[in-house]
Amino acid sequence: MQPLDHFWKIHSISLMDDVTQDAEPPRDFEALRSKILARHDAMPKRLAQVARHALDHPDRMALSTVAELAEAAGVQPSTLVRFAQSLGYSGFSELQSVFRAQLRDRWPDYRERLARVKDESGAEPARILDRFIDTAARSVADLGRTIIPGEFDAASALLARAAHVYILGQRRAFPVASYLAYALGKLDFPAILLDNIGSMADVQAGRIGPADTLIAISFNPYTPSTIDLVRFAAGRGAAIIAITDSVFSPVSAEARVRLEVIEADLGAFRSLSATMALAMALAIASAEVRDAG
Amino acid sequence: MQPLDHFWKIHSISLMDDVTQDAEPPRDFEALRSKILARHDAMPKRLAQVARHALDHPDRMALSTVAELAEAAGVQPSTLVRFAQSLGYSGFSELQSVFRAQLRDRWPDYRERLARVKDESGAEPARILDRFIDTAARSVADLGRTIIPGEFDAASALLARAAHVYILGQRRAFPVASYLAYALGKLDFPAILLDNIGSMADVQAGRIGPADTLIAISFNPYTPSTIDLVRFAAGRGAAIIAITDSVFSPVSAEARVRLEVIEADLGAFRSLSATMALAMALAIASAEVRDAG
DNA sequence: CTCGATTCAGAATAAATTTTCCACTATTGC
DNA sequence: GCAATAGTGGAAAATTTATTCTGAATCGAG
Repeated sequence: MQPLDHFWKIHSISLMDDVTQDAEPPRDFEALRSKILARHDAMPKRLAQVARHALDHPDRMALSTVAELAEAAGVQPSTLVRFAQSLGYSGFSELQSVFRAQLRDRWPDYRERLARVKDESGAEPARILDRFIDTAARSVADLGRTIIPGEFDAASALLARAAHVYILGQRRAFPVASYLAYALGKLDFPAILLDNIGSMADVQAGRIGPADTLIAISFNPYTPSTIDLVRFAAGRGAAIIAITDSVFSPVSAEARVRLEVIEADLGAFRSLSATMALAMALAIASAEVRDAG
Repeated sequence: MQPLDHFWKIHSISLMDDVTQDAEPPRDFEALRSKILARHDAMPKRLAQVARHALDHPDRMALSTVAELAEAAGVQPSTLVRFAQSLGYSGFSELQSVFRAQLRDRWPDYRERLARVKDESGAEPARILDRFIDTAARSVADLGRTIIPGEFDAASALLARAAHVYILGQRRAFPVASYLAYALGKLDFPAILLDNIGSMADVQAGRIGPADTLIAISFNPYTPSTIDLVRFAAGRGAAIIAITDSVFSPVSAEARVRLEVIEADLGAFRSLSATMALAMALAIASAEVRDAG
């Protein structure tokens, strides 16, 4: 009976103190939003003013200081603090963290789906899966922001008119390389996978030339032999398309076109989901460019 | 002549003071990004470290405090300030405001992109990328529904106690297999990739036995040699974990555990994003199970 | 109207974050 | 190999920012 009793006690206090105190402030944005909406009409004038401003400009709520927001909303700084406290937070900062989390994590359509996935999480290993799904989905969605359309177009054009397409990726990047080799081969591109079997990558790439394009996939920590081979290819006049996780990759320096993929990481591990999506898109876009022109 | 004169003056000051002072720090993100990139190589070690972290995690730069970022980048708080000043800003706060503005403004652009995905189906390369992002993200999110938690748990348990883990995947499934081999190897599992080099998969799997587990990845159209090898392993008493796109896969019949991945397809092509996410989650979940028990 | 309670603005205080400073270390040019 | 110079880490100082507090204003009930 303890918990229930506790609940009712809190509830009655909450009614007595009107909207001044609350036991459990919302931790996610949607809950916060509905709570503000529900209370808005019962709020004192200035607090209502803040409430309105908060929902109208969530970005500013996440990024601005109390003073700036107070000015923008036409109230005193202290009003912001009281607003936060009236929702049950300890202060403005705690409220703001909810807006910030929202700004970091928001992405369209999939939010609801993922929330549902989260709720249903049961046993231990399955929870790990859920977290990976979450991370991978975010990485994929982020692709749209990190890839510069012009660069992607340029990469497709380079591939479409290449005499040969050489593909290089070692260790963690190898799965991507092998997939590209498969997809490009299927699409009838002259694709050559530099798999370094028998340490013969240099031999495999021996005849690379100015009419050719090399797709180099490389992630931190960068494999030295990948960098060497990229320099070799660049020296022979081949165009380089770099797929990396950072613009500071040594491979980027030599590249004609740079495609940066930021995979969200979970602990020490990074998925390849976003990179695979990019690889596939690149293969098909190149085929379309080639067949159109 | 005024502007040119001005330029040279700035330039000479800049050379004299090395990278310590600048007249006009970038006010928009793109300019800042290129400036950091251009200077990165000439920067002192710690500043370069900060530069890298800044471009690799722009969101954190926008939302975190100096202390948090310093910790994440592995430097002292003061280094962040010096970094900002070396770019011409008065301090860190001024630099951060550029990152914040970027975070605020990127949103409409993204929404526009997705809207474009939905109605248009043109062949422009960047548009193809958008559609793939959409498709891949959906596939990944769907994983949470198609994978049965119990099966995933069972797979983790099988891997955790396997004497050897054999991994088999050909053609389109090969990238997944090679990634699993990499990840499991890194996690200190006794992983053996049956890559079928020189058509020697049967030799590679020759010593498989009842204490071993075989992960078989297979998609329609199923590669006959994969099916043969799975039957061989099953005959020798090995446990089979099947990762497939359909429960009717011939590989499923022999399997102890079945993990079904339904990749949303775009035209005739299917991405591997969801499968890669599953592979990674499986590897790490298995490691957790092993280390817990 | 007037009492009582609630809400508010602004100053005062407290907390946090940023910035500066300086001794020490590494690097570079001679 | 040795100065001179530049870079670094750590902690103290300064600044910014959030929070609390108090008296005044407003509102509503009787």
